[in-house]
Amino acid sequence: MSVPAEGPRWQRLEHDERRRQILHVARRLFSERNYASVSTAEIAREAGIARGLLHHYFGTKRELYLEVIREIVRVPSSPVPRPGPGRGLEQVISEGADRWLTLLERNRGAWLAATGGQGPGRDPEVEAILEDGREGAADRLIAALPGIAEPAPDDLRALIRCFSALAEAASVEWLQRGRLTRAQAHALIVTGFLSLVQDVLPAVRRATAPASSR
Amino acid sequence: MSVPAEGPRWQRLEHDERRRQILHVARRLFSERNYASVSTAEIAREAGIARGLLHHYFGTKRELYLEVIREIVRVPSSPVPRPGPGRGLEQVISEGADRWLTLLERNRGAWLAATGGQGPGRDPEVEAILEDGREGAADRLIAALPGIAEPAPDDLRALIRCFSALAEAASVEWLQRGRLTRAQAHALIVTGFLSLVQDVLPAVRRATAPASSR
DNA sequence: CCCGCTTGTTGGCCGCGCGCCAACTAAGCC
DNA sequence: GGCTTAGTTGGCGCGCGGCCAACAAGCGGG
Repeated sequence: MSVPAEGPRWQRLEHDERRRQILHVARRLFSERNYASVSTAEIAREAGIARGLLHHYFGTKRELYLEVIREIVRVPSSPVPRPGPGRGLEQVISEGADRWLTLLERNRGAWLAATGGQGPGRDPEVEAILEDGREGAADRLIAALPGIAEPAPDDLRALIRCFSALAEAASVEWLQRGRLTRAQAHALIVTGFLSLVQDVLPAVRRATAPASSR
Repeated sequence: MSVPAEGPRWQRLEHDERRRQILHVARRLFSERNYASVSTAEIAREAGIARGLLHHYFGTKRELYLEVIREIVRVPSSPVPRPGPGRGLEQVISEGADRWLTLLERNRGAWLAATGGQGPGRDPEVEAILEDGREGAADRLIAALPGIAEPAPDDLRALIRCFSALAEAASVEWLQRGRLTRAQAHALIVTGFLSLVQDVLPAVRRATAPASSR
């Protein structure tokens, strides 16, 4: 009836290219809506492919989601500047906090989505991916600390992890709730870090051996 | 064949009683596993009722879940002891931290699930419920602070919120990762709070008016 | 004491979304 | 140009949640 319109009905892409395309669409959808309300059918439709192809590439909707999370987490990978032996610790942390806040300002949507635990949540795998990212950040922070033993003892790692939580909370207060200005969030992060390392860490170590002294 | 076993095939309960029973079972299941992997059929089976009854009482699986979250959040409503004008601030906070940690120890599963954002995630409603709980905790903490203006300025609320994040992170390090002992977590929370109020808060306020002084 | 009413409760129907697989075909190669 | 490879399609099956009409347990009036 109409023009025959010869030519292939669909295009055949390179494996990696198709994979990246699907991942791109999925990332966009998962960023604007939560896991449950995004269907594989919708992802396929938006990507212009059949639903079964998702399974071929990622096996499971869940697997696809994990891949998206990994991609998002991979982004903020340089919040801490060079160790800087010459500059003071405060200076280093201050610059690191600046970079961190700027990074968040740029990736606002993606970051809020990722840290908000948008997925099935409390899922060991999702948690592991996010934790990997945070542990990496902690490693980079610890590397900036002068005079710290290499193996990085558990209590220090835990403390840094608590600091990360503090910094994230301060960022949320700034970006989302608006109860802090950027300058205030910056001050909170910097002085918070210094207080944690100088005052809190010794107290934690004092609590290690002795039972509750009360 | 067997004894006729006369009598009703099922028991008819008071509205509130049945509701509490279902809620109890749901809370247990949602605490041990995440939202998606708990089916309404399983909840009904464990509660010894028909699946349709869930809908009668809660309308939706999601609604039931929200109710569970509300219940869980409502529990930790007295982590902070009396303001205690006689006792020192440190003493008050120390006792509060103790109660908090004991509470978590008991409700371990449920708390980890709730704070982990186990549900559909980044859901405005779930987030709102959890935030209400945290804001309430912040209010109670602020009430324990001596010499604080009543309206509780934004920067203080934000700081307390950051402290909550710190305390939660320390709790996770203790309960889940095992990188802190209970005594260490306790010390971290107490000295962390004191440092935040005494050192960090002034710094944040200093950052309010002037531009970045660096 | 029995009947009828209220309402807590049941069981099943329906649609949707995901996992999976066999057939199809676009693109490369001899 | 036919053969081979593997990217792609379309549909089947199942499980799960939303929903509803019928059923019955317990209570109160006659």
